[in-house]
Amino acid sequence: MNFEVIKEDVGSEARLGRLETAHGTVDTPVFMDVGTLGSVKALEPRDLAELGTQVVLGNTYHLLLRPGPEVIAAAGGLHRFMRWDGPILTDSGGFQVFSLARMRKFTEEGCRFNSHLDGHEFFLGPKESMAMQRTLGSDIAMVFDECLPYPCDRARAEASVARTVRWAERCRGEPRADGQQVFGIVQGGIYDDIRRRCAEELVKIGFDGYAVGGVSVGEPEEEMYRAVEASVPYLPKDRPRYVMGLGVMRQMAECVARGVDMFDCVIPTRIARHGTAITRSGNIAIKAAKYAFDQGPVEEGCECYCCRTFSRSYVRHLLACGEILGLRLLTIHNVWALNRFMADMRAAIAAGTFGEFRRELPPA
RNA sequence: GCGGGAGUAGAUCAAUUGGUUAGAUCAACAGAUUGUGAUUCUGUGGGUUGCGGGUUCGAGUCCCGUCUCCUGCC
Repeated sequence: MNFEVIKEDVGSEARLGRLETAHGTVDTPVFMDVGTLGSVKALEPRDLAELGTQVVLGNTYHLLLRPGPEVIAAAGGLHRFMRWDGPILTDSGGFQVFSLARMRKFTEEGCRFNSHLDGHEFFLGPKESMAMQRTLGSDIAMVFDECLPYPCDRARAEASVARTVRWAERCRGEPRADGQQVFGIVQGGIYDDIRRRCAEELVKIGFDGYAVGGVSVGEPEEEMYRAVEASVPYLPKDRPRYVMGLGVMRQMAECVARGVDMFDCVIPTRIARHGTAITRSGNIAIKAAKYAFDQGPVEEGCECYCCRTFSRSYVRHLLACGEILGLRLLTIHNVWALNRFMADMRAAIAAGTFGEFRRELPPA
């Protein structure tokens, strides 16, 4: 078994878990940092270790376009290429084909699309995605799926999900790297019964873990929770569950309460580069004029390197000038803030106080 | 002292033979961002067109005076 549930919350579906991978053990619930191109933007592997990051994401689509499988293979896989010894999860490219590629054409075999970089034509399907993820050598590979837009009519959702399930089955049968796990992805848009059926079909195929995909694509927040509620209960309790693309504290806590164990999101690193700091009491735009003379840390009480060392005034100055150190310092803070948040959530579940933890979170 | 040139938003510059509410780009400020977009997107504020007169239905534009800066000459 790759996954062990250590403790279950009594007042919710939250659970404390431990996920074994070929590159180490992951404590769940966990937030995973997105490192699309083989780098968590602005951070080095040693930073990630210090910040408490457990898993780094890589991306099949992006790494296929650049630098390409040959370069990764020559390095001996993504771990060695980027010098990160910890667990790596690779996204299949399904979402990127949906969100980035131009001129895409779907067939039963996959998707032909043009690179968003230079228009060069590529083809990605279950076979190609798994081959690339094998080359990357990730600890966890995701199946190649089709991410539905929002809104999406029922007929299209049904047809798409049927194909996503067929693709999942093909992915399951493809060769993989040593010790590589494969996670299935539940789709179905906002249609509860389609999601349920998708989950059940995936469970029949049997995966090492299961993800809920196709959320936070523009639907209202309530719909997102409904999508999770329509998926998670039909997934095995002894397998890790992963909601893809979520990284807002309250949303993650709400999903944990619904039985989710893993998350990833570009939010903490992206908004850091745009000048916003994540704090327990909400996001703050450090670039704001009101912080120009503020000698306090980005977040009061935070123990990250940025907050221990620098003032809001200085970080604001760096961001205002476009100094890359500003991006880096805020990224350090935001990554730390989310890792700390998840650690606190795990501690709360362990202590049986998750209910209070959840209630004390700010509403927005 | 004399000649020439230039004064328009915080900055750099536009504005048809004089013609609607003087624009653009940076900067500033605010917001956005959910399986990645640092150098991105959206929005907002900002002007006694150096100052004072004059001509005209109408002046950033033409005329007179004046101030400042640049430049050349003595």
